[in-house]
Amino acid sequence: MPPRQTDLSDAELEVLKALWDLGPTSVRDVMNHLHAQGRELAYTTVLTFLTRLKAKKYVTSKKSGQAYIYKARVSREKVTGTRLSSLIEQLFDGASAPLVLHLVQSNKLSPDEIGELRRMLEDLDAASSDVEGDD
Amino acid sequence: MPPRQTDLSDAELEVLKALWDLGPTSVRDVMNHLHAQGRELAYTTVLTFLTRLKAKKYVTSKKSGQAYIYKARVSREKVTGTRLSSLIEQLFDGASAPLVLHLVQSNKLSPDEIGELRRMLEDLDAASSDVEGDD
DNA sequence: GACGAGCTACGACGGATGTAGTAGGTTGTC
DNA sequence: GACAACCTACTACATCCGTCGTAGCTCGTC
Repeated sequence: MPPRQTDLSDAELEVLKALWDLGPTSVRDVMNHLHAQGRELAYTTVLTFLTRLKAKKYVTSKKSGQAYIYKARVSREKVTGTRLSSLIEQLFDGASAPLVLHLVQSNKLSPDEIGELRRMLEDLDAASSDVEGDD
Repeated sequence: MPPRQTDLSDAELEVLKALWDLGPTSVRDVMNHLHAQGRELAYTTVLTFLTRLKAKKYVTSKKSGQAYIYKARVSREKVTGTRLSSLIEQLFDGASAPLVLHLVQSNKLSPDEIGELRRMLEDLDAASSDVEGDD
């Protein structure tokens, strides 16, 4: 089977992120936003990505005066989740836990973050009132 | 700047994973392993990937009889870490915590995994004997 | 109503990727 | 010593990706 062409490429994701940051906006604004982040892309390059994103159904556009206003059609969370799942699939054959373990063990989390994580887990535990007795 | 060409592509990663699973081995064995996983690639395709992996310094090879034996030069952990970091950079601008939160909140972790995670965190806490009193 | 500033559409181009075929060398076997 | 089996090297090729350039339309301004 031919390679997938509905996936977001890295550059496309960058542009989509700009759209998430800015909300519905024009090519020029997206470009400026990117420039502000040190990403120097030509106007037409940004246009190309936006066009491809539209073709891939990640954004919609509607004409407003002379120019088009582009709007993200997918949420940051959705895309994040999808990408994450792909990576987990690819790296850990679908199991999330090893990833978290990896993160925790590689000291990528600060003490504060660890604290927050623990609190979150406690909440989860409380919410589901789950018992574990396999000690 | 031109796109990076030292990066692992998805297909290359698959082959590398086979090498991690099998240890140093031949093209044919890698192919068979892939086939066993339902990944039907032609012998020469596998060869191509192995060759590219060699060019990118991810594997080494040495002749053994008529054929070459390929061996991973990079550890699974290393590659995993790198890929993960890229994703975190890309999705969360470098912060790991949101990723974990995302994982936990999106119910991608089973109760068992949550339990394990909590245990791990307790161990961490015990190890550093950290205190938190900002309740 | 001609000019310039913007904007979009479309084509382009080199490099990466996924996938494989073919040519040609090596070698065990009859 | 010819043949089949197997191996590698090289080439190929369509598509994707990152990046733009150019052409042509539109609209405000003098």
